[in-house]
Order: sequence, then C-alpha cells, then structure tokens
Amino acid sequence: MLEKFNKPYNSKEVEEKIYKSWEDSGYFNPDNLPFSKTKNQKPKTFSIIMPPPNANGSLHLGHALAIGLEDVIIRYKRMRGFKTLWIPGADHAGFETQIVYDKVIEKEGRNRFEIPREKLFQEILDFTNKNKKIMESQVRRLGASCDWKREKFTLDSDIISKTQDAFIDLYQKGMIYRGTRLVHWCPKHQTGFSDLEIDHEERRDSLYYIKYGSIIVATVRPETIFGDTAVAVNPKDKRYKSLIGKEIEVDVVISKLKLKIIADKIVDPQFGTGAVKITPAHDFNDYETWQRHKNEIDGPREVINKYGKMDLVRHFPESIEAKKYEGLKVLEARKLIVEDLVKKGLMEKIDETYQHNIARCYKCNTAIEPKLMSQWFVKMEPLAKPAINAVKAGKIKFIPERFKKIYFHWLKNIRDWNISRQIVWGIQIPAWQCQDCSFWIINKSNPIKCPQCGSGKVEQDKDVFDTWFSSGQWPPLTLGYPDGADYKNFYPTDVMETGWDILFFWVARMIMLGLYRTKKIPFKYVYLHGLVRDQFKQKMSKSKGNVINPIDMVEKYGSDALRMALIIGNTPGTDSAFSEEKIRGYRNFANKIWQASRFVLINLENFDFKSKPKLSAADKKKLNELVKIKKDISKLMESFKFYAASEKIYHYFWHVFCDKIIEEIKPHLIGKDEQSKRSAQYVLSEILKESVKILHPFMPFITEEIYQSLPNKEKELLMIENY
RNA sequence: GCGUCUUUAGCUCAGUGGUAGAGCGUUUGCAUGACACGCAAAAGGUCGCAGGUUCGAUCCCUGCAAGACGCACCA
Repeated sequence: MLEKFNKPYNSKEVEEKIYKSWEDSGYFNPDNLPFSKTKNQKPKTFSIIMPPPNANGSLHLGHALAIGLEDVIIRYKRMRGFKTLWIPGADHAGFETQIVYDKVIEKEGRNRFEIPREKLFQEILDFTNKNKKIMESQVRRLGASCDWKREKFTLDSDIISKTQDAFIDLYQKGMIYRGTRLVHWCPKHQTGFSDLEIDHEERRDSLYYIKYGSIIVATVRPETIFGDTAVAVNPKDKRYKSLIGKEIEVDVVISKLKLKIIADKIVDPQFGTGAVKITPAHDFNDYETWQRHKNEIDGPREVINKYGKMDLVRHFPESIEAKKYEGLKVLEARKLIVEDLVKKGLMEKIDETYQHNIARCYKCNTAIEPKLMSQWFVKMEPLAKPAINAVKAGKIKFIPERFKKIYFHWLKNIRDWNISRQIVWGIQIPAWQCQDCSFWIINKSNPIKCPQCGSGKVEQDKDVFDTWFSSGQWPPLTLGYPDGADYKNFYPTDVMETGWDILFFWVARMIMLGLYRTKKIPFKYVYLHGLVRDQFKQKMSKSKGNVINPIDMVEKYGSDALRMALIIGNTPGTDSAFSEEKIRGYRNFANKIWQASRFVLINLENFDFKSKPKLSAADKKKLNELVKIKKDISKLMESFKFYAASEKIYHYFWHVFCDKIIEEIKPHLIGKDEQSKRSAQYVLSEILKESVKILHPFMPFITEEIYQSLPNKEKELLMIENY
C-alpha cells in the first residue's frame, strides 16, 4: 500500500491518472456536485469563464499562470460548497491566427491573397482544429478543473449567430454605422485596425520646410504634397491674417495646385512656420480639419494606394513627371521628391533633428498608413458611460484597484470602434450591399433582392469582425444568453481573471457589450495578473530565446511545482520574474510533502480511527494553531491574496509541521506511553489531512494522490472535500 | 503632453504608524529511522534621497532622483 512512497515523488506517474479520475468523476460539472442537490434552497453558485486561449498554437507561461490562478479559485470555492462552474474555451483569434497561418503558407511558397476565400477559410479551420486539441490537452495537464462538456469555441455556430445578432441589434438602435473615414491600415497585412492595434515608436526624422507660393510649410511627409487640398494657419496668427481665405498657387513638381488658405485652431503658431499643409486622405488631423472646412476646400485625394505605393497618374493624367513617381514606395518617393524640390529651389531648409512618433503595426512593425476606407464602426460613447458607472458604483471591482483609473481614462477618451477587418478568418459581417444602388441590408441570411431598388445583385460584405467584437460578448454567450439555464444560474459570473495587457482590448469591451446586451454586469471582480517575464525581468520572446515552455516544465518538474512557482510571490498587476530555479524549488517542496506523508502514513498503520484519543495539552495546542493558520489562509483566499496564502501554507507545512511538529512528536511515537502515542498519531493524521486540503487548490495532483492513501479520508475525492 | 507603477538582504519580492520578513542564493557543520529534491546553524538591510506631520515614519504628506509602463500626439 505504501510502497509508492519508497522513492521520491514522481509527478509523471501520478498526474495523468489523477486528472482522469477527476474528469471521470463528473465533478467538473456543477450539476453533479453532491452537496448541491440536497437542499430545497437555492445552492450557492460560483462561476468563472476561462479567457479562451488562442487555438492557433501552444500555451505559454501567461496561460499557465492564468489557468493556475483560476483553478485555485475554482477548487477553493468548490471545496467551500459552492456549485462551481468554470467554462473552458478556445479563441479563433482572427487576425492573430491569420498571420500565424500566413507564415505556414509562406513557407510553402503560397500567398494568402491568391487563395480563394472559402478554401483559405477551410485550411485555417483545419489548422486551428488541430492546434485546438493540443491546446486543450495542455490545459488538462495544468490541472484545470473546468467543465469540458461546456467548452465553447468562438466559431461555434451559436456563438457566430449570437454575435451577428448583437451587430444587428446595435445597428437597429443606431449604435453601429457604416462610415468612410481614415483608418489605421497595415500595407503588409492588408487590413485596417482599431486604435488599439497600433504601436507608437519615437523616431528622429527630417522636417522639411517647403515653399508653398508666398508661404512656407513644414512637413515630415513631402510625398503627400500631391494630395494637399489646403493650407491651414491659426486664426490668431498675425503673420497670415491677411492671407486667410485667399488662394495660393503651389508648385508640387509634377503639377501646380491651387490651395486655399484656411484658419483653424488646430494649428500651433509656434510649430514650424505656423502654416500646415492639409492632406485629408493621409493624415488623421488633416482629415478632421477638412471635415470642419468641407464647404471651403476639396476633400481627400488619395495619392498612396493600399500597398503603400504612390498612386498619382489617375489624378494627374496629363503630367509626365507623375509617371516618374508612380508605383514607388512611400520612402523611395520621399527621397525623390526631396531631391526634386531642392533642384527646383522649393526647399527652404531641412531640419534633421525632429523627434516625433510614428504609428506601427503592432505585429509586423510596418509603418501604418492612414487610409480612407468604408468600414463598420461602433459608437462607443453610449456604451462607455454605463461601463464607467458600473465600476464607479462598485458593482465591478478591480484587483488591484489602481487599474480603475486607467480604465476610466481610456473610456472617457474613447473613440468609435472600427470592427471591420479585411481578412477571411473570422465571423463574416451580416451585412449585404446592393451592387446596383449601394444600399446596405443588415441581415443574417442572403436577402436575395435589394429592398430599395429591387436589384438581385446583392453581395455580402467580405469583411469579418474584429475578433474582440465576438470575444467581447464571451461571458453571456458561453452561458447561453439569452435563455440558457446556465445563463440564468451563473450570470453575472464572479471573477474575470486575465492579464492587464488586455484591459482595453477585452475587459473593457466585455463590460460595455455585456451591459448593453444583458443589462447586467458580466462579472463582479476583475483580477488582473501581471506578465510573466524572465529572471532578468525581460519580456519572454522567441527572438530573445528566453521563452520557457510551460509543458516542458510540467514534464520535468510536475504541474504542481509549476503552479506554485507561478503563484507564490506573484502579486496582481505586477509583472513577475520567473526562472526554472524557482520551479525546482517547488518540485522539492512536492517531494517534501510526499516524504512527510510517508512518515505520517507509516506511523498510522496500526492506528484505530474509530475512537478519538485523549489529546495531550501540547497536541491540542498544535491543532489549535492549525485552526488559526487555516483561518488566516481562508481570509487571504477570500481577498484574492493567493501569493500570500500559498506562501503561508508552504511555510506552515515545511517549517512548522515538518521541522517542528514531526520532530517533537517522534519521541512519542516510539515511546512506551500508549496514550501519548495515540494522541501523537491523531495529531499527525489531522494535520496531514487538513494540510492536504489547504494545499489542494494550489497543488491539486500530489494532494489528491496522497489523499487517496489517507486512512481517514471521508470523500471519494479530495477535490470535493469540505474545506 | 496626460497618467500609472516601482525603488526594502546578493537576486526575486512580501509587509506594518511602535527596534525589519519570506523564498532562492551564500557560508559552516551533518550520512540523524520520512526526506541530500534533505537536516541543523550562520552571515547579510541608514527600507532611493531631502524635507514635513507625529511622542514615534520603511509605512502618511510634499518635493527630488532613478527606472518600468500606459494613453494621447503638432504638420
């Protein structure tokens, strides 16, 4: 019976078997939990929706931390008698997966833009389904006690359908509109983005002072002069006051442009020359300036195409010089136009020390081109207000609290959300356009005929939703909103546990869309864990070669050790330094638990549990101390201080129980005094059982394995013991 | 520009208005009847700097410095 304890703890021999016994027991499903069936009164429920890992690859340490923390919470609540539900999921991760797959097909010498839509979608679906299985098996290896029967994928048919419903509902209420406006466009990935997918990089560039007729303008993008439609000055600027409203003729090398001088507050008289060229097609501020002066000046003239190349000939067909620039990449064109301007004597000066920020694609670092596009936008202000109020009123609490401020700041300055993406991997937008009269029909199925002009030429929008538009509705959708039983029983959920890096991408949007759709908050607590970094606090990345694969660590040291290493000393919201050393330390702890259990079990072999022995004063004290420790730890668990709770039980088990209590008790075990021996045995058995319970949420595998050997166990599984 | 965080032992981090804590690491001893993935000891800190509040500050307030980060952005 106890032979297995004769060698060091071997996680490999235990974990798979234990996980299977949990899964087979059915207790991951709250409906099967024994204590939830008994009473007439409504059972206490507790629910967490797992942030669905991307189904395009393997788990990283961030996932391991998240799953570890969520499992800690779930197991603790389950043992506390809650009807506990944890729903696992998988995210199709639209754009992210698209580019992962781009790399796959690039290696094969193919290009996604040449593959028919349906074929490409099917290929990515096959690829994702394969990876999804790997991801799921990894979640199991981490010990997640989630209900696999309720698992949801963001491309399940009901999720797709309900996501489209949300779009239609928002559209009907005037919260979504089709707008032609400038969007962040990545010339490499050939898609537009929302504001969040953009990184800014500080750079030193040249600031060119160019003669525009009688005045001089300063710009970093001389290649856009072909798209200019005005020059703006500050209305209070005395230097230009007399010129406002006048037209100047500007030599832009390939042609002459007549530009009106307009007055606008946006112009800072202190910067450059105080005169700004206005290029509404290629600059966000210029676009807005044009909006304010629509009646006075021409609108956007696009001189850069979607590939980031010059597109001039169609605007200047009679210009021979235009051909010279045609098709050049922006930076090549810039070099050339600068040369030509200098040659023509139009370059006043070049300031090469100008520091500014430029927008980059967050994925490939390609310079973002503001591009004029017709897209679907969500009006954010009406969604943001209730989301702000829910947090202000304390209905949703952030852990740590300071993220509230960051959240408020973002929501108060929010801009409309571009949800159109020009990729195939995602949920297609349920919008159809009449090819004859351009009328839009918002409908899940093909409307066949245009209701406006009767034309039969109706085509669905090729674009798909920003992946966060669907995952933003994740809590209600996974629970079967609007009429599912789980939605009734488990919504609002209790905790949303995720990384602070997706506070805006995901958490804020879940709150906004959740409130909008269900009129209820989607969750009560937001627990934001920090990012896991390497031992030097550097971000882990493939290029730096400092990535630690969590599953390798599970193989080497066991899931329990990995979980402890991730959770101990990791305070919410603070990035943590992580190293293999740390895991080794907790592997050692696992063995310590193993050996201590062995010692206790050996000494319990002839112990009669039927009658409780009379306890010595010292032994009573030990048990009282344990009660206090347990109380302290529960308090820490309830206040989300898992980093402290785990450390406390670690310290108690090793340095109190093993170092002090066992050593003190040894003489009683081998002594002749039968009563004090029985007292000692009882104390050992009690402390071991309680310790294993307290440790279980953190180190579920080894504790379950030991529990199965306890002569005084009361339940079939430790997992459903009473905490 | 607006904002957030950090600064405590060699490293990574907890923490408290009343003479400083953990883990790892280091040093020394130890094959002790659970465990060398171990045991027993030990060394190691003006709690970033300067003021203030207080009987008392590592903790509260102000300023400064260094570092990390978020948001926005002027050509």
